[in-house]
Order: sequence, then structure tokens, then C-alpha cells
Amino acid sequence: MRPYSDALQRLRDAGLRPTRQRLALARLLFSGEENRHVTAEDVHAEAQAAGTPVALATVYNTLNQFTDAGLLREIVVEPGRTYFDTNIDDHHHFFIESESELIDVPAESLSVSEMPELPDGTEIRRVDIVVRLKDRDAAAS
Amino acid sequence: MRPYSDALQRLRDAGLRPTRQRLALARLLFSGEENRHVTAEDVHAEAQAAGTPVALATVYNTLNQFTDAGLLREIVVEPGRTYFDTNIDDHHHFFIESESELIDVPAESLSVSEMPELPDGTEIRRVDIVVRLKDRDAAAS
DNA sequence: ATACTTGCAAATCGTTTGCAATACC
DNA sequence: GGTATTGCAAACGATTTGCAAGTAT
Repeated sequence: MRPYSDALQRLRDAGLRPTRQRLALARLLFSGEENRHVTAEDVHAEAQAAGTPVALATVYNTLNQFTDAGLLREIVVEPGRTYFDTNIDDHHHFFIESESELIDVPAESLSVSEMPELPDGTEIRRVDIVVRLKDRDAAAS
Repeated sequence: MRPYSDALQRLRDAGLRPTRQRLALARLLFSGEENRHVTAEDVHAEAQAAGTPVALATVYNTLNQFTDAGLLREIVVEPGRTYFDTNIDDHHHFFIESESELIDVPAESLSVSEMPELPDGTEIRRVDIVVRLKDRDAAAS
């Protein structure tokens, strides 16, 4: 449970003006549970529920700002839906397709054996591994 | 260079009625270059250019049918844009973010070391590895 | 005081769908 | 002929943007 002042500090450190809305969202995202995978809709709903109404557009803008500032990480696993991960450390994901659920996998337990030669003039920014899971008993479609 | 009749056979084998449009798109996708990464827009534009006008909606529907039939594979790397890969073998990708370009990486040259325990009742459907690249000389944003 | 933020609604983008017209077997 | 497929436009869901009003420093 990180305290309120941490959210404030986090924003300051990221060079983001600590406005009412940003603080509210930062507290929602960074207090409590450690590794969360949320959509903008999720965060919007939570903010409403927490009695801190924030426009959906502002949620989108804020999540993008947090991402640019390195406080969040964007995950793309499904077409047409963006998830944000509060865990910004090096790690990977299980993705349960039937439930659209993401689960963190520590980087240590899933590493790449050997990297092929990169195209000229490029360097690695990140390696994303998504292990797509299905229910074992599911009827083959 | 696979011949025309191959496209026809491919559709038959997949249980898809070989209509004019599906044949046209199958030929575009499966003749010529081996491993292509295309968006629906790309395919639509190519069809126009090839003198085989097909409605964009039909392109979408057809690409989805091909994917369901196992002729194509869907790749999700960018929010809000779906790529289709004509290479359906086990493999992974480089993704050059500055150009939105995908490059195939053979499965052998990039394998996962050790798989953590899966959540209960699930099994692996696929492992997707995306190595995100940036230009080496690019100014840090 | 002034620049940065927010809210809201409208705009946009990629993709899907409904339905009448058309093509395949 | 009967069913699957197409085209088109309209519907859609997620995300972004423009601008007037509000707020942090």
C-alpha cells in the first residue's frame, strides 16, 4: 500500500503537474494491488465508483501521459483494445483468450535463448512475449 | 511462385467456395513473395491496383475467413491495427516501430528457455514473441 | 497572471454488420 | 434453384481532438 504522498511524488518525478484528476488516477493505479492490467474503461469506471468523476477522454489522455512518462506500460494482445500494465519492470504475459485476462510472468522464468541478428541500424527496445492460453477442455472450434 | 490453380486448391481444401473475390485475394496473398505482413487496407489497395476491385468490407471478411481457415495468421503489435501474416508456420517477429514494419524471425533462432507453470485448466495455444526495435541513432524521445 | 489541464461533444479510425442484389454449384 | 457471398452504407467500439472553461504554480 503506497501512501498518498507517493502518488504526488511519482507525478512530480515524472514531470507531470499533479492535478486533481491525475492524482486520483495515480492513486487508483499505484495503490493497492501491485500488478494491474487495466483498460481505459476499467479506470474510468473505478474513478466513478471511487467518487472521483473523470471524463473518459481525460482517462485516455492521462493513461497515455503516464505511459509516455514511463509510469505505465502499454500491452497489445487483442485487436481493438489496449491494456495498461502498472508493472513496468521487465516481464512477460500469459493471456487467457477466453477471458481476455492478462497474467504477469517474471522475466527470469521466460527468457529468450538466442537472439538473431538485428536489421541494420536498429537496436532492441523491448522484447514482448505473450503466451496465449486456451481452456484445456474447450471444444476445438 | 505458386500457380493459379494452387489458389483454387487452397480454397477448396479450406472449405471455402472459390468465388471471384476470394480467388483474387488468395492469388494476391499467396503468389509471389513468401512471407507477407499486410493490413486489410494494403490488400484492398492491391486489389484495386490489380484491376480486381473488391469492397473493403469484403476484404476484411475474407481475411478473417482465411484466418479462421488457417490460411493466414493474425498479428497484433500496434493498438488499432491488425496485420495478417501469410506465414502460418511457427515463428516470431521483429517489429520496427518507427516504420510499423514486421519482419519474420524463424522459430528456431528465438526460443523460450523455460516455461513457468500454467494457470489451472489451461494449455498453450501459441507463444508470440515480438522484438520491438528502434533506430539506433534515434534521439531518445 | 499565465500556461497547462480538463470536460464534453464531435470527429476519426479501424472494423463489423444488415440487407438487397448477385454468383456459385 | 437454393444457398453462400458480395457490395455498400450504415453501425460500431475504441480512441483522439478542438475548444471553451477551469486550475496549478
